[in-house]
Amino acid sequence: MAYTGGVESEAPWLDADQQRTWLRLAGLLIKLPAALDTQLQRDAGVSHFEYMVLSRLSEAPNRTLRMSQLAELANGSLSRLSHVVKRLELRGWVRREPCAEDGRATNAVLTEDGWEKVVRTAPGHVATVRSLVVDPLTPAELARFGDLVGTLLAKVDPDETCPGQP
Amino acid sequence: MAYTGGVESEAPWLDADQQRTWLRLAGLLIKLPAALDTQLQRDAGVSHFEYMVLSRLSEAPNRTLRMSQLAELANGSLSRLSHVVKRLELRGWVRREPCAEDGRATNAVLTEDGWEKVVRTAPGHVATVRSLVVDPLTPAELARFGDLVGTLLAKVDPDETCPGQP
DNA sequence: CTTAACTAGTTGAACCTTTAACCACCGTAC
DNA sequence: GTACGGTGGTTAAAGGTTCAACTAGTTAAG
Repeated sequence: MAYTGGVESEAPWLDADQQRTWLRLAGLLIKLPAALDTQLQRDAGVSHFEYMVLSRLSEAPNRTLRMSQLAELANGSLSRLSHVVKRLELRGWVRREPCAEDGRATNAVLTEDGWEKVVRTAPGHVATVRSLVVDPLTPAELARFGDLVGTLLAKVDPDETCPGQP
Repeated sequence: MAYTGGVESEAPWLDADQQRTWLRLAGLLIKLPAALDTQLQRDAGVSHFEYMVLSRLSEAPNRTLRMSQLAELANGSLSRLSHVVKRLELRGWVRREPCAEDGRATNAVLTEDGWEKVVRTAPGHVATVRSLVVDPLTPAELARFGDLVGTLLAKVDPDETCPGQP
């Protein structure tokens, strides 16, 4: 039973349609990241998070960002980023340098090798995003979907720290 | 630059709207599971995956499932499930017994304590799902959203191994 | 009935993420 | 100028997940 059982007075349970939607979303929440990771790991030897770090740096002015900005743009904690950047630095794709304006801050800089890594990796990743997210929906559906996702994201992440938010 | 740079001939890049939708979705893919984990961890001391395991067992006939079925229903690998069930067994919420029909198989069974754990935990979890997913959308929007998610899930997981699929 | 191939599940090691503690620096107030 | 709360970042330890190897049982073929 579970979702349909005995405590209706305290918490309203989900009806059949709501539960079906939620089960699907829960599935997508697991399976889509896994699919993206699989492609990137197989074709480029990087995780999705590592790719996001490189990609956000590649979009930044001077290919440079503060660690904390980068963490937000890549949707990760500062600690996680610190570990990941250490690995990316060992692979020669990122360099760290102290920030001149603020002695506490560290700038992460994409190296030339890192830039080339992004250029080589992006097409396969974009193709995957296309085939799994963009192409299965019509343009109108995709726009509608983007709006709905935006509504939910605003609820989950009210501070609007995510890129792409309204 | 990144998504808009130089290789248009090989891979079609995302236009501004597509990219915005994708960035939002990528944000939701990170933030929503994190929010659910936070609530469950704080209020019940279990991860979302552990809760899913308990919940799926609570819905099953005899509160019993084969490990491999349970792994599919909970959207996890068999190895992951095996580790998690070991922990849940130590906490007294699940019991493992060899399957009579097939000597290779193992049945996971929800104990009485496990059942009570689900009953105590479900209301808070459902309330969180409501507040983050169900309530922010109108019923019509939610239904539409469920359809769109279903379309994407069918693409990501063509074998329909997820619960709630069309 | 014996071998081969496959399925179900477990396990240990490697790896990644989180948590909490920590250092260094900035800004403000006294 | 110096004491103090707050910010930016790193790190070690703990905990969870994945990967690959392994055991045991089943099924099919010869």
